[in-house]
Amino acid sequence: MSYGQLREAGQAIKGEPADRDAEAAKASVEIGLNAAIVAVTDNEPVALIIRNEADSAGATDGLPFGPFSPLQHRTLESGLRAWVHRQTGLELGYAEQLYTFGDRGRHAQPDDLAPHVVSIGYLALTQAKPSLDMQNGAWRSWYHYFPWEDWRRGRPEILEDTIEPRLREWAAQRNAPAQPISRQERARICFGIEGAAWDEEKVLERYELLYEAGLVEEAVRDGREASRQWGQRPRLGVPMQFDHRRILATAIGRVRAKIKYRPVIFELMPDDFTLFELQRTVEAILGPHLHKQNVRRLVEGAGLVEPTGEVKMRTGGRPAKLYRFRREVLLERPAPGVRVKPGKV
Amino acid sequence: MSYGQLREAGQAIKGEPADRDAEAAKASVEIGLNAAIVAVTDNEPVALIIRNEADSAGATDGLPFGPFSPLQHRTLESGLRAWVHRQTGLELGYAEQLYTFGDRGRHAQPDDLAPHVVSIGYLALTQAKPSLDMQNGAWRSWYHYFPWEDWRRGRPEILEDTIEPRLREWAAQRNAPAQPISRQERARICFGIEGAAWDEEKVLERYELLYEAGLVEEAVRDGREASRQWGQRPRLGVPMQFDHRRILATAIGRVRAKIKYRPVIFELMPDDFTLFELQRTVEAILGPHLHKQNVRRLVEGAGLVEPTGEVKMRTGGRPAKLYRFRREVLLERPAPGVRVKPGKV
DNA sequence: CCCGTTTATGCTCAAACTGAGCAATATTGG
DNA sequence: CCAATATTGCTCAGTTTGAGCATAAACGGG
Repeated sequence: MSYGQLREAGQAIKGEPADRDAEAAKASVEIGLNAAIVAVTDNEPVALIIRNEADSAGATDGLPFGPFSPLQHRTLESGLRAWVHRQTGLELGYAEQLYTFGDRGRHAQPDDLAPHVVSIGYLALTQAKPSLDMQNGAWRSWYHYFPWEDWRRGRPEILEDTIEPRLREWAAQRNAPAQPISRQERARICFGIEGAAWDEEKVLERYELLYEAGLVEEAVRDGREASRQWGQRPRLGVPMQFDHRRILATAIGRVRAKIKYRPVIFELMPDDFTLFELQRTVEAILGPHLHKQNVRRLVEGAGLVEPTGEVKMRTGGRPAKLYRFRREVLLERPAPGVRVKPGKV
Repeated sequence: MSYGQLREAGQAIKGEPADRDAEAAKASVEIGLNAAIVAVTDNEPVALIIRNEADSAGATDGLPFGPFSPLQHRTLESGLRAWVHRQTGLELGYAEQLYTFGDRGRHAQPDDLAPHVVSIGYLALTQAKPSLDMQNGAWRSWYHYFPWEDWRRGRPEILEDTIEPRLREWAAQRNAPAQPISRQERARICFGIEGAAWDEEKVLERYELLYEAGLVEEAVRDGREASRQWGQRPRLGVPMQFDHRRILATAIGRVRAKIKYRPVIFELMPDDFTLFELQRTVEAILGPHLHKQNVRRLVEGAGLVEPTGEVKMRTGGRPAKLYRFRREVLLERPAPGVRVKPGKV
């Protein structure tokens, strides 16, 4: 029994003619594969960005992407790897699927006859090889696109200066009482206002709230109603083409969550590293500073690393032992990760 | 700038003709929306199953599903809800996206000209309303499809009796040394053989290993090479149509992981419940028995529930206080969940 | 060559959390 | 009224966590 037959069978249940839906199902759907490729260079978390100069409104940043062609690519992931390689010259290592976005009107389309695009977002982790020939690709700090996510030097000022007052206005506007949870409450939870805790993993929730409030350029571009009510054009963070900033937000949230329970942080590290370098990498991703001695205890205690026997001189102080990732942990523990929590310097 | 234009621009980078790929991209792709709808009745975790009698090889079980029609459905999720409602009469409450499966050859297709189907799997949680008019849908225990996942009465015998010996044979076969990790090691980690810990969340990994080893019927049906080497046709668990068992496996793994850090367990509970009923529901999902007094301490201590003031009589012993879910926790804590760990009875 | 500075590394300790068991309480069914 | 059965409250040792103090090993300037 084929898929098509079964589809019609499913419709026949309700006794409706199968034709209408069969027709609708044939409406053209394209699948876009998008890669958020993340690395850390000089304690800066970066993503691989494609600059599209040809845009009429000036250059637009975007992620490497391309359509999925089932005839060419055996799997979604192999299709993604092919596109990334073609556009950036990069051979991906670790990659995982993030989310599939399919909302209509999410990114502007000239007309409804254009093929509807469903975007499958992927997260890839790699070491930033700065010497790489990347055509029009470049590594760019992800805090460029999400300045409010950068807590490495304490609470970012943009929150108090811009985001909080704007969100207060938005919450005060027409607070639809039908909503299960008020605009104000949502803003409080997402952005840690009024004593609520800042959850570094809620990157997507924060971006989507700003989108909904019309405070990011993509909302204006997509013609959201909310955004028309603002006199001044908002520009929180650098915008990206299509729904790429949304995908990048998903990627950041996922990395931040995942390093806590899977040893993916080592995908971002060179083979040999000092424990402090490891800590700085984690801090670059998560934001807050960690307690150095406890990081050491946790990482060593969990058997995640082993000393290489070498030391790194010229650290500015006592030489630091070099370590390498113990791949065997994957065979020993069900969910090893860098279970670190923020603490005093 | 439209998607199509940009696609061609991307290809132009390498100076290749855009036509070939543009053609390939037009190869028909259909998006299937699949719902793993989970509930717990009488301490049995169940999924909503559609029986397809019309199949030539006898009845086949499947999940509710249908194609995504962008012209009819504003979002993927609304499309899913529409299909589920049509096929089962059920109005979904909580739903979240699981994963998008797109492998070619994953489910049998008559020929390569048939549209390639990309399946987007969703997880939905609900209370099982047994009185529901569900046409040809029915609630069925998920352990029916995954007997090796049922640890409620200790380690299931099927592991020792069938799975372990079969996997040993498979591992011994031709152990491609090129693999980054040996078949034996993979089997050990996935199935907790030789003292390795059983990780209840690795449901998908286990199913995929059995598929790869040709030990589930879907592997035979899809014409996997590995499975042809077995004289006897394996039948571990009840098979499902297409890649639905894979989606259900993903769903089970996700629920098991998620109840530990998000209060989704309450989607499965009635409004009022006793703490022991809550515990039994968690146990039904996770498998192992929990320490009753500690569950109480954790759940109450985390502020997840509040007493209604009522009690439930006829428990077989002392009456039990009734509780309700405190929705406010969502506003208070970043990641509340039932952080329970297995323990002695 | 010595000494202050800087970073790495080792160790301690109180507070909080966990796993597990004991005990008392409140119904139900004889 | 008693035995059986659950619920509920409490204790306690072992472990984990957050945080600080102390020592070790390099570097650079005088």
